[in-house]
Amino acid sequence: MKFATWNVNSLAVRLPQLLAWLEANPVDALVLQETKLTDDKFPTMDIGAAGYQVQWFGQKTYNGVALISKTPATDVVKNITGYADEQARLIAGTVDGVRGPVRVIGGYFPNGQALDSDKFVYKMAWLDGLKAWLKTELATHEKLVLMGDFNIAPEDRDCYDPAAFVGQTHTSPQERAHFQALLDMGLTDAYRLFEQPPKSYSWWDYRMLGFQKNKGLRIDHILVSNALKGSVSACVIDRQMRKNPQPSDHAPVIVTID
DNA sequence: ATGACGGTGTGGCACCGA
Repeated sequence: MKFATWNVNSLAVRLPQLLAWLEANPVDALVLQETKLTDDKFPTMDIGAAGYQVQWFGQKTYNGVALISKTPATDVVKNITGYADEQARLIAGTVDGVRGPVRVIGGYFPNGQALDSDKFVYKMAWLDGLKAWLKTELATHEKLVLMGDFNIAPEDRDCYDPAAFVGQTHTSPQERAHFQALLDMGLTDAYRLFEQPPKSYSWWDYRMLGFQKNKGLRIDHILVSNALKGSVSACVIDRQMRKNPQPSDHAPVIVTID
């Protein structure tokens, strides 16, 4: 089985790349973030023609998520149950896996902007809400993958210049404590199950030749539950996608589970 | 130090992202 996550930074712009990527990477499920489309504009037909099922949940201009899958997703949830949110940031569904159903959750975690901003307060509240809801999800779904743009670099090695980020978002102790809390609930960062190239990132700033200089962050993650952990055989970041003309600023992350 | 790049909107620049 393969599961993947990709922040497309506008699906309207990235649709051709998405379809080409799906053709080259036949995944069981892919979650998208930052579709930036209202639901009426979602390209359902194109994705269906590519042989995939899709669930989507968007809004105007910002945010927006989708769950693309080989088998139809069931028990679909949009946003965090129990956490009232005006922003479209999460979608979950159950898909067929090789050894039974797998719960797939895709999230576009809040950015936070600055540690002293209202947006950071929102980020912390959203993470609290996620944690509370995830407790019941884990209790009812043994095999679960939590994927998405977490907007958190869990360790210093996930940031191109940790010293420069002190006092900023994405690397703060508060955000990292939330990431650790997810691990403590019985989830594992699939990427770190394997030896990986040093300075591995999943996002690079469009500005100042961020990608060319490999000034990036590893903020897109795939966490797997204990029931899946032992079957994970690979986890990679598809850096090639960042080399495309008109790339997203994020690269897809893919996990393989036997 | 600053702003830089890319996307969206009902625009002629402002905003947001990370």
